[in-house]
Amino acid sequence: MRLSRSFLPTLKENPAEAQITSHRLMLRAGLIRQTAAGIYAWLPAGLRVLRNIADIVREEQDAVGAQELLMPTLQSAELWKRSGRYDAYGPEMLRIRDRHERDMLYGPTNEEMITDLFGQIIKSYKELPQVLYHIQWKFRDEVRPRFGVMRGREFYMKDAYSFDLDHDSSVDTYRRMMLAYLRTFQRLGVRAIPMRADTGPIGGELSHEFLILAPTGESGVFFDSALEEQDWLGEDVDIHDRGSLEKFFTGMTSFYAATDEMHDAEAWAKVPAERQREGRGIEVGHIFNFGRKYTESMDITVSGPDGAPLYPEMGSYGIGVSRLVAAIIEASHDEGGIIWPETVAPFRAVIINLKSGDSTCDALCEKLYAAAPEHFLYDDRAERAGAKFADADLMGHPWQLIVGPRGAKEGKVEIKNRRTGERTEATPEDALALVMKTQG
RNA sequence: CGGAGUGUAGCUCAGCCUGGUAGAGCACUGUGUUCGGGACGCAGGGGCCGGAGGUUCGAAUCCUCUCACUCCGACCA
Repeated sequence: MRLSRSFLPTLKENPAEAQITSHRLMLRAGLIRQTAAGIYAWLPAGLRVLRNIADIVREEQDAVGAQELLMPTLQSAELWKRSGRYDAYGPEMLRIRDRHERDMLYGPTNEEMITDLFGQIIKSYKELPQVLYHIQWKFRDEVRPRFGVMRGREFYMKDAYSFDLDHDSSVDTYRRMMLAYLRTFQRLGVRAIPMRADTGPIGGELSHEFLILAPTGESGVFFDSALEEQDWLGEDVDIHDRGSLEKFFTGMTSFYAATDEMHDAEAWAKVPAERQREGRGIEVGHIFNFGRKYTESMDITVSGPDGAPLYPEMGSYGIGVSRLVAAIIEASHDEGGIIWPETVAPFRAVIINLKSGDSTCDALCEKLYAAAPEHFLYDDRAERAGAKFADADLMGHPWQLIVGPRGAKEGKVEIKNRRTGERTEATPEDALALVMKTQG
């Protein structure tokens, strides 16, 4: 994309309403604009990030056998009356009435709908297990939305729902999903630490939440640093083998990790002091195994081997995709702006033309840009160098390909790494090769 | 939902107390000089001062109501 033609409004000053870093940077880097309290429009660069995150989430869900579908944002109140949650949910649920005076709602979650769909379609134990997910906008009418998309009212979320024949099988599913989550966050370029969670009103015995470390996090966290060092992508787990899943899971959960409300000082003391990590975390994912709560309340069964009806065992698994955009920024920025992990960055690199109008510079930039226009942002504006550098740092492109009159004369490009600040000179070919090859 | 604030140019804000021709910086347009980390000059464009009522000869300014947004608390992916 050519910056001179783009809908990418960077701001030099901090908008007054933004308090936390990620909110400020998202507004300043032209990723979002607020349209109502807790509701945001995603501008082109922000949308690219949102999609990049969703794509990685999708790939890792697919990799553990989950099937994607898409359920609507608007739901009938009837469904929720069947589960009893229509009355239980409270004012966080946005209730709407259509022209026929039917009670509708903008979905805050989809357990009822997926369970109903499942019941309509799946009739036999032979068809289990099923893991279904979608990535969709949801709405919770928070009393006090704040911190930009970190705690907006409308948010984009992946939620998966699993149906298993028995408890043991549902635990396998839970563990597979745990692995998928660890791999997802690793690919996103952040470390999300899984912590035993209070199962709360959803109930059930197995629940973990995933927190990204950031000083602005809402929860205090305590964990063993070994959890930061694991390579989950390289971990060899046979997801179809119960023993292999169990080995992975017990290995992973052997490391201490807890939020402040679940903290156990005695267990904590057993973690070697040099591996004790304390900080704050932002919740970006949550997985639950909650058994037959919905299948029983909504009376959804499948036929068992003996023909008798059985209530499947369920789990649900959420990732806050839009929240992740903000959480990644909280975890990865400096005074100059955002530092995008390469896998989620809106553009792989920015090409900075330090002297637009100079034929040598223009030609070299055009040549670089033509190599992969869909991955590059080309700063072809008639701005001064300082403004271009500042915007490039603000927007956080992993690489900056800097083309100035000095280097261009010799056919050289300067490459700056946004994260390290390191600069090197290279031929255009080498620069392109470097930028195009590095990705997670 | 309790408490506290703020609404004036695209953004950051002054002006309001003490009523009298709507301002600054940045951004934008034109132009010239500049040109490797957010330059400078000159000339411009841009506002129903959130909205509605009221007081007054006269309201951005005072009063009432209303809407929106923000912050603190309780709540939360």
